[in-house]
Amino acid sequence: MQINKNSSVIDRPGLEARALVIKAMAHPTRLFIIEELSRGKKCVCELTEMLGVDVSTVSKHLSVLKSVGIVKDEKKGLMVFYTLIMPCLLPFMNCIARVLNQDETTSVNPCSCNNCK
Amino acid sequence: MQINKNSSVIDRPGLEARALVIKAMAHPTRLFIIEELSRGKKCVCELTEMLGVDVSTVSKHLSVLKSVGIVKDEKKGLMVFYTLIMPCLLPFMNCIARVLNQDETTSVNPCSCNNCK
DNA sequence: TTACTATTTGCTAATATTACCAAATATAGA
DNA sequence: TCTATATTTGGTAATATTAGCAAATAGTAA
Repeated sequence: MQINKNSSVIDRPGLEARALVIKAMAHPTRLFIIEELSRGKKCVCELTEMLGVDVSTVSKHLSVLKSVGIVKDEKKGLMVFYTLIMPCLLPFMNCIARVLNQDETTSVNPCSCNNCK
Repeated sequence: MQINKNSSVIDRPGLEARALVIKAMAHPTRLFIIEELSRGKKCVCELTEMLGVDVSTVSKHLSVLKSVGIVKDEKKGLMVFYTLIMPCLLPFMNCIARVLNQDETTSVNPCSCNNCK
């Protein structure tokens, strides 16, 4: 996403930057990666095997996460290990998961997850 | 986004559903709307005036947020008021904002926002 | 009824995202 | 050096998202 793509976009400070971080999370494969990395660092090859998609696809997803500061990478020999460096994403994902598990009433009743109380 | 678009997508339970909620947030205009609604319900016309974009654009952003259960709507006369029903999104957004405000070191150092501690 | 206002919906062009293949790069070991 | 492995990068086709216009819908009031 481009920053300030045109003048009609509201530019409340940090809005576009925050949207970039959230957009980086907004893909099932990248959510999976975030969850896996929350259990500890993993190399690209491990994630690729778990995901069952092309390694170049995994690499690009990781670069999206890295570009917004959600993960960092670290080279060891031939392998590159990725680490989650923004763990505050996890309680948020759990909150969403709890809300979604409330079956059919989810979309009309106020959120009742722990964070929302 | 389609659910289970093909067989190579990992189907850890709830992954796609969570991605849909996060994707609904992943736009500067919708983040703005979420922030504004966190201060209280607002009608489409109020949001439209604040945003300075076409009312149909605002209406469509609101329908994205509604479809995943982030907001609910309520008709009063000619006007439709929207209410935030998933306030647990706010601490998450604050966390991201704090991380982003840590200037140039953000993308290489572990998150140190309150949630991540 | 007609007129007016608020909102939603249908449509379209512009833009962005995605997955994969193929090629490039980087590192290790023989 | 040559070979093999791990990862990234470039390119491309398919798909998805977006904004705004125009038209449709819904509610109010004369």
